[in-house]
Amino acid sequence: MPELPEVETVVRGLEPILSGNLVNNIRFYRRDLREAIPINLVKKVLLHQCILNVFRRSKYIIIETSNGFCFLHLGMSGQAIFSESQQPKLKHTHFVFSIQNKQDQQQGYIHYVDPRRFGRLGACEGQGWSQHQYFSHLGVEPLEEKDLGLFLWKNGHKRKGSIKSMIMNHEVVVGVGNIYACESLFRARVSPERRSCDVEKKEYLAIGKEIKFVLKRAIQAGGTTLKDFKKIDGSNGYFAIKLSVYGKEGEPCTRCQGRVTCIKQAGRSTWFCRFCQK
DNA sequence: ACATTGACCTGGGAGC
DNA sequence: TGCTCCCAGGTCAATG
Repeated sequence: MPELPEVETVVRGLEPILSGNLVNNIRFYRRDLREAIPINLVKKVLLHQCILNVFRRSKYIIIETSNGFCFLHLGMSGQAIFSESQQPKLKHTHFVFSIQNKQDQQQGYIHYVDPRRFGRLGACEGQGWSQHQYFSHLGVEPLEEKDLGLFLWKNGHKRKGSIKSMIMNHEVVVGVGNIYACESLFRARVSPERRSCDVEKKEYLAIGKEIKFVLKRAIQAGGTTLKDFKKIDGSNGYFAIKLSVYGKEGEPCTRCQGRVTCIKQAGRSTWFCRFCQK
């Protein structure tokens, strides 16, 4: 399930395959993912255009051409897989981009596979990609915010909702999903049940620091490998990421004598240690 | 204005 | 073995 580090890993895999090259065909096997794909617009932006850049904003992969921008979100189960064959090999392959290498004219293919179809594919013409509805309401990039903790404190000290739902709120800060929210709160020793307005400034500073730490470490490791995540070449992310609390209900805390608890918050599971997260 | 909940979707695991 | 039920989670509309 891709969070920011996983998407960053996919972007870094796609960039050398796409940049400077040409999309000379797109084959769609489904017209809808989470919502209807604007097929004509995607074709208009991508087809027969040189790809200028591939980058990430939030959990979106953004492909830039001279006509505009194409946006791909992997949802929960999406994978972008490079293949030398156009023919879909996996069930739930929804579209295939044909890529022509400008240097040697070789063909390659990017297969988009997404069993749960929570992904999205969109596009816009022209330069104003950040005005697109996918992006206009998004908060800051955690790794680009110089003092993330201070920023979170400024945003959070009046909020009455839980600190966990605040750091997962992408209108505040993007890219922090359930795994990294649980892990960064554990490292910062702050209980996910605390109201944002009750969290002290110094704790916000710790939370900001730990969000950056877990995201950076996960990117270095190629994304956490969980159920569905595969890198662009189909390999798993490395197993270098040791999760401390996520999915560890009943297991001993790695830091104290407590055991990891699982609760429900806003319909989602939250794992934490009641003894050392205050 | 802010906070919470439910719908979307499928595969996989648990329980019977 | 085979069936049903439930859960995972990012996003956003609907509701409180």
